[in-house]
Amino acid sequence: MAEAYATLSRKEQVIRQAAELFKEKGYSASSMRDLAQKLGIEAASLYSHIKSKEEILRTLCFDMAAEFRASLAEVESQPVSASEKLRLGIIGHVKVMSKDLTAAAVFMNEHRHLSQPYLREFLLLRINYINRFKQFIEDGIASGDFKKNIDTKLAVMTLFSSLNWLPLWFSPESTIEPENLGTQLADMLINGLKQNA
Amino acid sequence: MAEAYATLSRKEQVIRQAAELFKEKGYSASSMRDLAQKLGIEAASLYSHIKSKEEILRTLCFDMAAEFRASLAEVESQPVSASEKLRLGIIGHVKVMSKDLTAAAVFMNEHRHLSQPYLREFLLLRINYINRFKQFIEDGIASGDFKKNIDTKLAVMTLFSSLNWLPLWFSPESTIEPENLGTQLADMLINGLKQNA
DNA sequence: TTCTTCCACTAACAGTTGTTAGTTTTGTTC
DNA sequence: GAACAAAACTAACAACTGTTAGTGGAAGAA
Repeated sequence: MAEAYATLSRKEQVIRQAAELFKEKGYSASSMRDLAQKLGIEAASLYSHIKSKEEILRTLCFDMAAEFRASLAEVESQPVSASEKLRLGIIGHVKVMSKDLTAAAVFMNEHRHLSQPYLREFLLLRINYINRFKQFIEDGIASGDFKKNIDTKLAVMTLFSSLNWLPLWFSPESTIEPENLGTQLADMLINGLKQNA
Repeated sequence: MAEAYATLSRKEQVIRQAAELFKEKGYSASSMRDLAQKLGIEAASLYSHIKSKEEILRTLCFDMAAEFRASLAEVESQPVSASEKLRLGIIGHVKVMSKDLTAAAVFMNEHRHLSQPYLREFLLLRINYINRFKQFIEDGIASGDFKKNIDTKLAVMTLFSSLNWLPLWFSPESTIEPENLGTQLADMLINGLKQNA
């Protein structure tokens, strides 16, 4: 099973296997001995590659965060309407998650086990990211693209709830491509299920 | 702090405090000594009231599940259109969660720590619940209420993602009432954000 | 008073946790 | 073959885990 990661450095292999373990059992319920077993080594041997269990979690969480930020920055730089930016932002978010669904699942579900000050830093990054999506929605309301009476906080939290659960149920064997998936998701959230009269 | 629950039996107090702890730190990261401390007693004393740590989780998860099922059954019995059933189902789901946001958070986030055969039973209940919502969407498409080209699996998972994250960010101090919240959420998912031309 | 129910206590268990120190094996490069 | 770095090993640590056994006190009913 480790052969699939043969080209990765040993440290990267450790982190990848840890991501799978954390996703499956949760960070706290995953022991270093579990992780070692997945790699076919002793628990103590892990410390030749990583400093601590939490360092793995930090790497996973902050690497994902950086990818999300880069994706959003690119969208913001484009000369399109707010509603189109929202659409592109959603597609970008889905694309980033699709590149590593396992890490994405850990990112969203296990970040709370970070200790301070990393947890605080992580949450600040996240609130910033969310607020920039919220801005798209507010701009879209101001321009008349979106309905006037929308509760923007509710809207943006609903949006992220949908996006963030995706890694938990979406299987990579699915035939649907990330781009297509993102497009459908964006359409659903922006246009709704209802047939336009 | 335990005074707020003064009218509850001691066992109910234990379960309530456990729910808060599990929500905050997660099931695995919560120790029985943590829980005992919240109640001002020793860890061993907890076992006068409960059989095991997992029994608490089971109680929380299956009690919530029963409430969700009851809510859905009522909706299904009503003589209304599929799209209206979907709307009422969403509102009902939000109402049930709002009655106990803490238990709802544990229900959605920590159920995976149930051991067999309880986990299997829980997942069966959940898939059944989800499929009944999926049926609303399929019926809505068949009747022409909803768009023809909807991916129903994607739609229903998006729906539940939105609903299930609610307990994590929605604060009970909010002025918005459950009924209103449910209505807004249903409107957003069914009609979308976009202004109808 | 005595009996019973509830609820707490102390003491201890066997197993698991993340991590360390120091050592040895393995594979590559000179 | 010597030297070197990478990566594994054994042994052990202190702390923490859920849980059991047995005990005692307090409140209400008989």
